[in-house]
Amino acid sequence: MDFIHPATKEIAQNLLGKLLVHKTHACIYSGFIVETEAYVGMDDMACHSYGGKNTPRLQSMYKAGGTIYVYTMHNHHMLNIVTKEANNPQAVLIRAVEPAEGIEQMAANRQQTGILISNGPGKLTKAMAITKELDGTVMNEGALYIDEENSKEPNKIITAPRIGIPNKGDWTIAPLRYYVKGHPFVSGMAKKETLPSTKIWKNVL
DNA sequence: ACTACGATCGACT
DNA sequence: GTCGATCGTAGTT
Repeated sequence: MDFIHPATKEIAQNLLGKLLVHKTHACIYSGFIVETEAYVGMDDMACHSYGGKNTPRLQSMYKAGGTIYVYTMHNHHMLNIVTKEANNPQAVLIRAVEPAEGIEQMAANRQQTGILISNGPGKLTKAMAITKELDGTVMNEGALYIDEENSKEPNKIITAPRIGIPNKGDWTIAPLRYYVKGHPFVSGMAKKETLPSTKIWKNVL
């Protein structure tokens, strides 16, 4: 995948359906990305790098596209993939995945089953054992990578405002959240809105 | 050293 | 739907 040349919001949509893999000494974890958000840099009031802000925590945001940015809040880890060239601090937040490999270990990591394993940004990092150790490393060059060979393609992508961005004017309502229509692992998805897998992915029987 | 504030989650009404 | 827990980060003294 190209994490540098397309617009960040295009990269966020391209990531939907991709198989995210985390290889650890104990276990291989993988899951299909079903929900993302774009954070589009210095002009974006919701972005950590708004106004060119730079702190030790934010170092990874200023590196080249493909760098992994992990930060913590409320004792949860958040996984982002940096986009664009160095010193153009934009990123895509991975908000939910559908578990593929290592499901039993993910359930154990989370002490939960079913959609509760990974239907939120803090949940999927705990399920897949993603920590700040990965911060600053590069996608596809280390333990975390995208397996394009085994990825899927969404039938329809829904666009919506980002979650948890109050009082940021136009940036609160900016349509920069993307998810796979009808997928049960999307955060906050109502059960009655979910669809069978044949209608969620292309070329899935 | 002290204070304010979350890109959340889970429990509860 | 609302609400509280709880702590790392950063800005200020």
